[in-house]
Amino acid sequence: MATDHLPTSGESLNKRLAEKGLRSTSQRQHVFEVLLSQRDHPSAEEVFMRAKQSKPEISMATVYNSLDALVKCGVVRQVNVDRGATLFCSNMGEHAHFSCDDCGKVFDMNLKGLPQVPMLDVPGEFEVRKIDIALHGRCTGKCSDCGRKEAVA
Amino acid sequence: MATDHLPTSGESLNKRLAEKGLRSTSQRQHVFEVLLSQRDHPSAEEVFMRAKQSKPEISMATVYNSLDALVKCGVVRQVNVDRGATLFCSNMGEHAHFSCDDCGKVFDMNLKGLPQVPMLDVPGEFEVRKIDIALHGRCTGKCSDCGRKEAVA
DNA sequence: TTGAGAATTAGAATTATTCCAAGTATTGAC
DNA sequence: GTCAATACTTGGAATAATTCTAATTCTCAA
Repeated sequence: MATDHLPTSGESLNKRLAEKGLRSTSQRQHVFEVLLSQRDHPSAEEVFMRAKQSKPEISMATVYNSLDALVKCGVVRQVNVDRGATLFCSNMGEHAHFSCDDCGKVFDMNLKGLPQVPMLDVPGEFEVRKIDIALHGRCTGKCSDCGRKEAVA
Repeated sequence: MATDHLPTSGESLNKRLAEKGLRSTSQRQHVFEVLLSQRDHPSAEEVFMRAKQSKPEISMATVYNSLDALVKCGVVRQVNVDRGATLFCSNMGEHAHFSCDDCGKVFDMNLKGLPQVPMLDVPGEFEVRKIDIALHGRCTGKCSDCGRKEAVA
């Protein structure tokens, strides 16, 4: 009751993959579904664990491969906020990412206006394809873990 | 003839460190000088190699520790653009980073207006401290390596 | 000058990601 | 539908990136 109205799922994924010369496989579909079914910001490792629940044979290498394919065909975003593992995000709407310095969680932030190139002073030789905006700070209150980065009792 | 007019070097570094309760050590100073003397975007590994040239005893762990200290006291920025190693940047002026999908190089891009929070739709609970803007695309022409990511002939 | 504790060191340990070779599945052509 | 070409998957090894550890050294405030 949540994912079927999304712009990209099921067979539209296949079309997207095909457009980039990538093949449609059950693994890629599954990884995509895993991402759509829980719209947070999992690492490859986390995606692997979730994917294995209903598809135990899947391998880590395939998860990486699938994530790469999904990013390449534009249905998933790759998120690099910190030194740790790269995260993945299935929200393809225009938004920025907020990373909490205390608890490490990542939240989506809406953008009022499109953060387009005009604001930027980009020389002609540079062809901009994507813009990533990452905010850092604290999510006081919002996040129940806040105020304790390593409060592992 | 290049670094001595910078806002942050020599003893002002010590002040910055002290403000954050961090100690001033020859290693931290040295790592900072290494970053100022070549204003590109080296990884920790690269900083380590450069630092060793004039301070062969320095260890990798110390380079990481020093980079962390410099970032913490606000004289160096940490740059996360891709899956690879974190990069470091000693340009503390307002700017965005452009990462070339082809050659992997990172360039500083000026910002016309300050890209401040107003543009963003940030709920009150979130306290924004830093904004990182990363551009992805191609630096056709500008970069001599462009068009060949792995042309290690 | 001295003591408390922060920082450094080398190297081990972890974590994150990529590579590899062999088997399997997808796709377009017939 | 069958087949060949080749992209994809797999498990595990290999590599890269970062953190941890224990012993020693250094910094700084009293």
